[in-house]
Amino acid sequence: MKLVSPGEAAANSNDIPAEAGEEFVRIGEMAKKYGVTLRTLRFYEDKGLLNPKRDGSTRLYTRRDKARLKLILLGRKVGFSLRDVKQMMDLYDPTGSNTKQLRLALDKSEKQLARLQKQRALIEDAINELSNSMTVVRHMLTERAVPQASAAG
Amino acid sequence: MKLVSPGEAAANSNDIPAEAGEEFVRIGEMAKKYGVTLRTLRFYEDKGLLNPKRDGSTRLYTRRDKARLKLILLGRKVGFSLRDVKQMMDLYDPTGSNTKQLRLALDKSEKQLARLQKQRALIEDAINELSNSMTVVRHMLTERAVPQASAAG
DNA sequence: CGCACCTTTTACGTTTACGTCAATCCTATA
DNA sequence: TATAGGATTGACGTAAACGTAAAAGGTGCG
Repeated sequence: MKLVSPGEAAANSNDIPAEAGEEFVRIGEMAKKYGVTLRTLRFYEDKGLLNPKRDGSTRLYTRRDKARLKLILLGRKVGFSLRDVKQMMDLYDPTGSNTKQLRLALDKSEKQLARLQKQRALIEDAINELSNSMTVVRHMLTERAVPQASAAG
Repeated sequence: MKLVSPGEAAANSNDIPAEAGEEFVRIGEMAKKYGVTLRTLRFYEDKGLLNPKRDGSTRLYTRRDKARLKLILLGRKVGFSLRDVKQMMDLYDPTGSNTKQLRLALDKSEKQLARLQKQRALIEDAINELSNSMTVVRHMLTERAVPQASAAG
């Protein structure tokens, strides 16, 4: 099963990348490098977000994959779904101006920004309501003599 | 199947509750009144959060159920899980001071408040990152001449 | 009487992003 | 060669809160 063997130099994880030519990393190293699990990397691949090369059956990630993973993680961080991320990535064309991609990204971003702001408002609402409730409960706890308050039965 | 028939007065939904004695409402009215679906009410019952009386197989909700539902909805609004809500409600004892219940509620509330604040921070982070990205993308769109930026392949 | 409307129970489906085995395989190292 | 450490695919599990469909029973009204 070993017809091709690129980057044979780096055998185990903690080898010094040292020189250039350290093009490929395996899944374990990739995972550590970006703080994700192996499962996650395979999952992203399954969803068409990553496309590492193979040495037989072993996945080999290049810096292209790293760039993509970075984008995925950024996308996740700002709240995009993986589907959104994929949709945007799929539009990437190395030979063009990527105007369509950028427009789509901007469009989705605007919507996502709106969602985030709405969420923030909801959370602030919740914080306020919860704080109020806590105040009430604290009073109920200190002034022991509240037969019928707003508590349930 | 109709041995008991309390509150016979209000047959269909939009009847005027009018006088007192309108103790029981059926699921449809209850749902409209609180803006939830029938499914939700049954689901809450299934989870032990509600316990309407029955006329045969028909659910009859009293103001006790309404009070509980209000609490459930408040709990959900501030981000508690139904399990949390149930746990707190289960501690209610109409004959006691409910100190334990109140303490538990306060304890959970503090933790939830912390979670909410953390969430808010995350969201604000996301908003900032997203805003930055949008600025970048906008620049890329206006200055048509960016061969290799941080886009993926 | 028949239709429209409400209600019931049962139970599988949905969504998202992985977690957690399980069974195998390959490889470097002592 | 035995053993430990990675890696592979496959597939079910999880969490939350219902949605939705199916099949059927009860009820008032015209």
